[in-house]
Amino acid sequence: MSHEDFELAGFTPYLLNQAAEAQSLVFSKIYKDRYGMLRTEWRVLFHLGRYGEMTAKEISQSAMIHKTKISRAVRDLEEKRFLAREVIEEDRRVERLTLRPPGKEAFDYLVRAAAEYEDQLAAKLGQEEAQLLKRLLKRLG
Amino acid sequence: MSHEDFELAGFTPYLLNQAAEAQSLVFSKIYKDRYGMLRTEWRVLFHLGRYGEMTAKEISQSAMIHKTKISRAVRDLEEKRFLAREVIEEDRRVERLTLRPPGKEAFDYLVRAAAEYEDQLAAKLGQEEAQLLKRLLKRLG
DNA sequence: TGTTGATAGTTAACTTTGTAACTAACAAGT
DNA sequence: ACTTGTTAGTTACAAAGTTAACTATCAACA
Repeated sequence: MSHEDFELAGFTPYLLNQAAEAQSLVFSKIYKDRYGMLRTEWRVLFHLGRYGEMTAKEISQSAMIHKTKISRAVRDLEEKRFLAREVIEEDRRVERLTLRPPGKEAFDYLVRAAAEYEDQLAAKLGQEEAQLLKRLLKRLG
Repeated sequence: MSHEDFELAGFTPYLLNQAAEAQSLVFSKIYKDRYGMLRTEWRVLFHLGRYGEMTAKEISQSAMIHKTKISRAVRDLEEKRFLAREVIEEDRRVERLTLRPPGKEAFDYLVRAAAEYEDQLAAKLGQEEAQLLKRLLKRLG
């Protein structure tokens, strides 16, 4: 391929970034406007809502997010009264994190919004293509 | 869809982000390690290499990048001696940006690397699927 | 018990990004 | 010439993200 033919619009990493940014904007607006949350906070909230009590490290491993980001997200979610921390007796370095009622409510709302979002996307792309896209993306992650 | 069924791994914005991050890492490593460039710098360099001389505003519009990011990328590329700025006489607010030889070399190298990268991706996903992925991503950007 | 090494989580220093205000130059109408 | 409004690009400050170093706790073993 010669230089004259190479287009950013045909370069997959570029397209991935553009698509990810555009789509992320749509959904992040929801948790940002409604709860003042950042992306890492949403992911931590999601893990606790979906899987029940977890430690910071477990979330960190499951979500592949660095522990410092988790640490700050947990701090911010605690300030919002969305979660409670409790030191584990067996190992006092570790904290058991659980959602409090306001956190559960936010989780419920956001999961509903996420499902709606996903439905709209499937409607826009078509059921088949939406599934195919996800399969392809999983192979790249 | 009930809350118990909702998985991050099936949520398109999440998959897009993971894929974009993973792929971006592969290619950004190249221009970062070799030239100490950031993503915006690469995109500015690309535009100048691909389309010849442009103003900051033209790049900003074409790449959909905010003018402050462009401004900083241009400054950093100039420090690397990759580009030259020249005030336009007809309108002295505007600068004509052009690549200097080291910038051209970097562009050549990076376009080659990008094309290689794209080839490897196509080989990995299969020609058909790689094309399909790009078409789908364009509909989301 | 005491030392050594590992681990969970936090804090601190630095880099990058985002937003808003600013400067300099132009354009149009008075 | 003289305001008023607009535009190209920069600068300044705040918000986020990254990396490294730190604290407290635990485990293992001499």
